[in-house]
Amino acid sequence: MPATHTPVSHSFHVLSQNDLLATLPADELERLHHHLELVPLPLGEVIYESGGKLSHLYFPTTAIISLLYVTEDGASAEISIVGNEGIIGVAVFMGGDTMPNMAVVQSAGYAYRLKAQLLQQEFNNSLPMRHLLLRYTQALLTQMAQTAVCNRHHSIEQQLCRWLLLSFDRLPSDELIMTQELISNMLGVRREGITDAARKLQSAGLIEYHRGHITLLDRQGLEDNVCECYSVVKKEYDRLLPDRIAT
Amino acid sequence: MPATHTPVSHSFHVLSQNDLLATLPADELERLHHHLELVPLPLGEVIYESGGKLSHLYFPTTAIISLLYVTEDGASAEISIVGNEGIIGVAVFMGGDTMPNMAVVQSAGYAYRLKAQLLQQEFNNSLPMRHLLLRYTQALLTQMAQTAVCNRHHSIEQQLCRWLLLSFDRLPSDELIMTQELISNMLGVRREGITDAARKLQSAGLIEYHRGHITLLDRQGLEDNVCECYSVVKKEYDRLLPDRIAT
DNA sequence: ATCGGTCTGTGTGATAGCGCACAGAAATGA
DNA sequence: TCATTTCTGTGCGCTATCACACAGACCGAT
Repeated sequence: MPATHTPVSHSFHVLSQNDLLATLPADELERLHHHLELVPLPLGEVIYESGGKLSHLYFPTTAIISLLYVTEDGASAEISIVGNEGIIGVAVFMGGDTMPNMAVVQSAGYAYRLKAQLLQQEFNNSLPMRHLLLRYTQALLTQMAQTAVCNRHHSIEQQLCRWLLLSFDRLPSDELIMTQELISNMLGVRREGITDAARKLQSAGLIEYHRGHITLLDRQGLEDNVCECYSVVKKEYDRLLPDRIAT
Repeated sequence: MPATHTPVSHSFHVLSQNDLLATLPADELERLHHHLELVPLPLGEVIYESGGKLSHLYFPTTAIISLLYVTEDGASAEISIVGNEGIIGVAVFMGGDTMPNMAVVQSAGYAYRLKAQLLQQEFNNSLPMRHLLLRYTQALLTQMAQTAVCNRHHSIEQQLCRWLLLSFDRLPSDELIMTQELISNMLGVRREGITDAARKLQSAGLIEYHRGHITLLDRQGLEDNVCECYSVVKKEYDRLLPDRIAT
């Protein structure tokens, strides 16, 4: 696990590693960036619990976070994935403060964080900020909706493809540190189901995996195997959150 | 189908049949109510298509609307249910204008509608309105998330109980006009699956049905059979949207 | 009174995914 | 180096759900 707990310096340059921050107007970012704190997020860290209040919101840069719901009998299901395109903690500006799911770090990395109260002020006072966050929330809404559809109608193999593509889209590299056991928790299926599906994908030369390391070999191949859910979600993100304004 | 297409008079009294409208401060409602138009919504009417722009937003009073996603190969899945507790068309104030799902009338009735542009103005200018709509949207988010969980982990019978309870919560009466075929489309399962589950519920004395008419007999019984998803969603609505301020 | 359409019940396989059990291989740590 | 833990592969029976096919019951319209 590369994440250390030593403080890390940052600049406008690395701020732009999070798409939402990168899209903000310069004066807005100027106002915020002294309050932004770059923090390492180790694998498995819980950012918020079900029903737990958030002290900070997180803008991931290299980390990936999963929103998970855990049922009473211990089963789990991933509701959505959030990476450097988004933000963790929409409940703060939506006004509900908490949500009945939890946020867990799925892939270690970094995120900028901002005090909840501060972001709420910005949300109320700045129109560009509000528009940006609401459009992001709508994209999140679509991701959740499509997760429901996918859970209903598509095979484990298709869902695995979707999950891998969504994850690799949010990663700076082609390697993902993730055991089949963990993936099965995310998708809410058996570990053996993931083993089967992953083996097929490996035989087909689309990915390579080895004891918790998954390497992307053929993105197009995955896209050929995935269900429509992936592109529906991706198109919605692209439409609602067009490319960052400045580099 | 009782809905006619003749205009219907309305007053503050009936406005309060929609919880969101009822929760608005008096001066806000005063400003809006001349622009609100009561319209009948017949069963099966499509309020918006996937990707379609909305000219109006709808505040259901007695109607129930389903948000549905239809897959490329014609299968469908309900994303959420909206009745007199909510509004149709969140994409308008969230800023995305359209969504990749469709809204269909699941149970005939009435709704107030408001020009999209007008509501967008109110949303931008009125803090109470904004807070209210955003809190509602967060509740909707939870409903979608829980639909994903339920699709993953719970049996058809449990899901039918959830669906019936969510529907009856939004209906003024104990009777629902709905064939098993239609329910199966909503839940994204086979009609035979609904037949089996519904027969069990009828044998247990929880409901009574007959050629497209379903009567609620034992609400507590349904609640005893339903999965946790129902109460998770219900509690979230109650928490985020406390009882209307005035009657 | 009858006919045609709609709604529900039922049967018979097929299949995807589950639960469990265990084995071997690879990493880890003492 | 050896023991332990972690990760992946595999087999087997089980169940829920699916796909398809068809029958009977009910309803409304002519």
